[in-house]
Amino acid sequence: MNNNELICCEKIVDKEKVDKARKNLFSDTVTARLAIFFKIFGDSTRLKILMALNVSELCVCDIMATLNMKQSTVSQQLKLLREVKVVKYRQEGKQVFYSLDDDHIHKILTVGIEHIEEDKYE
Amino acid sequence: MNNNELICCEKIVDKEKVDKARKNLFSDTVTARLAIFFKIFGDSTRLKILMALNVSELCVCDIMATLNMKQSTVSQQLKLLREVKVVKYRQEGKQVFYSLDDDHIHKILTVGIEHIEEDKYE
DNA sequence: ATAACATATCATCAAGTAATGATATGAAGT
DNA sequence: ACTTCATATCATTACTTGATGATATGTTAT
Repeated sequence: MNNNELICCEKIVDKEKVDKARKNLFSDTVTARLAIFFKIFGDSTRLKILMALNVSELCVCDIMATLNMKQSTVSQQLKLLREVKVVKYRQEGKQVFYSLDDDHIHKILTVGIEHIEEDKYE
Repeated sequence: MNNNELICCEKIVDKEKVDKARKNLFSDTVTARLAIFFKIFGDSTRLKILMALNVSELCVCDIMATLNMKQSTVSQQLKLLREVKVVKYRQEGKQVFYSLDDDHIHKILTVGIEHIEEDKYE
């Protein structure tokens, strides 16, 4: 698990660059957490839920209605979204209202859109 | 595939919110492309490659050395990174040098880091 | 032409994950 | 207490994907 140790495989072309690149890596733990975080945005269903919540807080039932999805599907994905703290929720009687947890989510979506819009012409 | 048509399942709690949320959704096509784009960041191996390239352009061999990974693994992931235009490359003799395609990647990584650093205390 | 090398692609397999129906939990009304 | 309703969780299944060894492509040097 020590990724600062240089156990190399083949010939290195530019040792200096390799050393610098190695120093710039995050630890395996941080990298793994980042991957888990980003993975959340890598699914259409979850993206749609986030886009819906980007407008306003919604209860599970209204998320289902907005996206025309089954209850268990929505709940499953909300669970994942909760786990990485991308959404928060509050209970009000029988209903549970979900909303985006912070504005990083908005930022991330924006950067993603910018990126894919650049090759609109294709 | 028409996600603007309201085919609903159960009772809607707040019709106005649901309508607004529906209008804010992207098309299925855009959503799918976004998901494909973000999925790229949802894997530790690819994240490490991107972190390495964040420092400087590297040839495949030096990426292998930096991350201590097999050649086919690196090449496979580079292929995916190319497909979503997150990296670009240039050939120089036998070597192929990869680099980040634009600064959205840097921005995205930064936002991700900010997000996970917020709950460092856990 | 051929040998050596860097990289890409392919095929396989194991592991992960999304959708879904069924079931469980827990709140509000009767 | 019982019913209804909203949401959560569980188990199953089908699909996706990452790692890997083997092979192919293409470049340079001999």
